[in-house]
Amino acid sequence: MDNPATGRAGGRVTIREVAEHAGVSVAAVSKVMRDAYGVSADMRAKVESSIAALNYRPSAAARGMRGQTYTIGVLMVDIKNPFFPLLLDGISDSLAGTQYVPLIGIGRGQPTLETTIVHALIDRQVDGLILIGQRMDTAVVEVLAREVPVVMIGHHEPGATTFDSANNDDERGGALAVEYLLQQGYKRPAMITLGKDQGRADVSRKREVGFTRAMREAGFDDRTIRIAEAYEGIDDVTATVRSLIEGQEPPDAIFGWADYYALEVLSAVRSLGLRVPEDIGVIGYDNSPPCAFTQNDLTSIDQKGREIGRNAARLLLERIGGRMTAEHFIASPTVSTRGSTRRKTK
Amino acid sequence: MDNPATGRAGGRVTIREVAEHAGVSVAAVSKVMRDAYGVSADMRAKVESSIAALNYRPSAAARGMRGQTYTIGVLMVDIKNPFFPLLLDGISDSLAGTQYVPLIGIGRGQPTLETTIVHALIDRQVDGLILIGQRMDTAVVEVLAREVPVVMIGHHEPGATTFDSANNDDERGGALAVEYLLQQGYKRPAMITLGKDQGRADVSRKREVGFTRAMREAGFDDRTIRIAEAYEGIDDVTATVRSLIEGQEPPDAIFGWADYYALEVLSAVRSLGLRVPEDIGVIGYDNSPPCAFTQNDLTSIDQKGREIGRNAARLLLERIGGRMTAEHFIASPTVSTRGSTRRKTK
DNA sequence: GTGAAAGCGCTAACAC
DNA sequence: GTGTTAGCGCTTTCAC
Repeated sequence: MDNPATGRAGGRVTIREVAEHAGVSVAAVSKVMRDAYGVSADMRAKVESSIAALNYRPSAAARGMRGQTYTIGVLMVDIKNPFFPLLLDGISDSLAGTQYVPLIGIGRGQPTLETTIVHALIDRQVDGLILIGQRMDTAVVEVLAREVPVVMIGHHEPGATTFDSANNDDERGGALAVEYLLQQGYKRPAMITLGKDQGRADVSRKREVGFTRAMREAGFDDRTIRIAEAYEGIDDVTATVRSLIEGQEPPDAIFGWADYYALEVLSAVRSLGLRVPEDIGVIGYDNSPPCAFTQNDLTSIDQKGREIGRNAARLLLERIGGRMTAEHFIASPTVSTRGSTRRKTK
Repeated sequence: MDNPATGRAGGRVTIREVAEHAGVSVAAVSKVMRDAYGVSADMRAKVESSIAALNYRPSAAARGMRGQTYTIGVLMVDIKNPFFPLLLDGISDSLAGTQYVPLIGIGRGQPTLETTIVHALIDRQVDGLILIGQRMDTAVVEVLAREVPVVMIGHHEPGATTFDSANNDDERGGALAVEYLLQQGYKRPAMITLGKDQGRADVSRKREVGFTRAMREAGFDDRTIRIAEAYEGIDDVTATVRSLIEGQEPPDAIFGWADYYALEVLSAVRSLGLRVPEDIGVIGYDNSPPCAFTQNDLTSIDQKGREIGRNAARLLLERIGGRMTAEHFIASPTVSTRGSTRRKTK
């Protein structure tokens, strides 16, 4: 006897059983479930008490065939990057108190896996999709957005009309890093970014643009503006740092395009015997929790992850609710000052 | 015209359309999809080419109403702990090449949220559930396990017959930490663990038992065996470390029950002005990626996360395949030696 | 080996 | 305000 309330073996309680128990029609139960128009207080009370008595939970699969599943699909490129949990916190904040549950797929940095997951999510009839930092072509996303409401995080497309986005001002953030480093007395900042083969991570390009612009404004030129690519991704950061440090005119400060990379930079720099911040300054991007550890003490551009997540979910719910025009949320980055850029000798 | 292949607006390609295109019955298409018995090579070829031509993908929601959804639900207590991605890597390893996709829910350390997510996953007709580090009563899990195959990670229940589990030998791991610290010349190891109010994290208790046993065997007694609880969880580690260090007979080594906590211990200890490993040794548990950073350089008990994940998924697939007896996988922990316990002065 | 048809648990028209 | 009923897209008997 599987279900103590019904005595039925093997199956769950269905809407039909609830209707029988309450002495009403299945349509009435359905309406109560969905807060739909046209139920008397009396009926609502009866139905709700039957739902509670039978411990009824509607099948999302069945609901999905006609209406909504109350599921939000979230595609995260990567679960190891310590920034992403902040976004998820924000998304959860906005979803708390609603019927919606976020279900997450991890792309693990593999484009084919990302596609598989997005399809898997859509096949499961999610009501909306939040895409975090993935690297599909805009055209592909526009096709998706016709099937289901989409909000992108980590991808700037201010002209997009079929989907929304939530980001911070990455160009401004890149410039902020330069301004702050120079102000601290560093003379030759360099930047470490994603390799071009690692896909078109839109935000890293924006940060490069901001970095370059601010460097130019400070009097640097194409020869002295150094942007090194970690071709193989995160595993390649150490080698990239080494070639920078051991090369001609080594930098005295390094801007890592994301904390996840900047923490590797810290590690690489220290294993080369350099002192941070005296010999070399390091600044990251994201202001993720590990920055605050004493052993990292990493200055970082705060892109307001939680705020971005909150707004992404808000925009998605609005889309699901029927909004047809696009909205693009932009948070303002700030500098979170810590020890990794505190130069003693000016 | 939404779908270029069909010209139908607004909807997806259905099994009926594939059947018409291939000139066969819907039953035939269904059989091909599921590799079921009773299809000729000829028919299979026709159907498969129609599937490809129409770019057909079956609706998981509809499939779920009668058969399988080919979805594995994963409940993770927390996404911030850097150990969990290793488990996920292992799970993905085992699922690669199958039709199954893992969909993840994050409990964020909130028991009510965990329950909500497990229900949400079951309501969405997942074919199986992997529960990572959650803290439900065994009785509750046994009820779940009657509805759907369940594998638990981070919860020891060797006598459980209704669900499987995959773990490492946490008692052995706890003892290993002590043995290694003493061997390195440390004289007064202490342990930092979860507060009891933080729920019954089974693995932390096991590690305490191993720690205590090894300490006893080394001649310590109840007065000198120190296990401090971070009552409020991760945010409370710094305060706990401080009270340990500033108290009577401070320890000269600290064993953090998980890297996630041990990294906080490192931070706290250093912010108190102590040198690691000279003044105090620190050892963690999990051997998660951040241990390898030069600035952390954290010795850790390796519980073989990826191996655990791989086996958890393997066990789950076997259960889904029909195995009715329980299996409990146990990995053997080892010490990953790094700088945080390398004492110069013996 | 193949296909017709019932039905999974819901939602939404529509009739009352 | 309430109930009846036709599907949603599949899987699965069960005839043929």
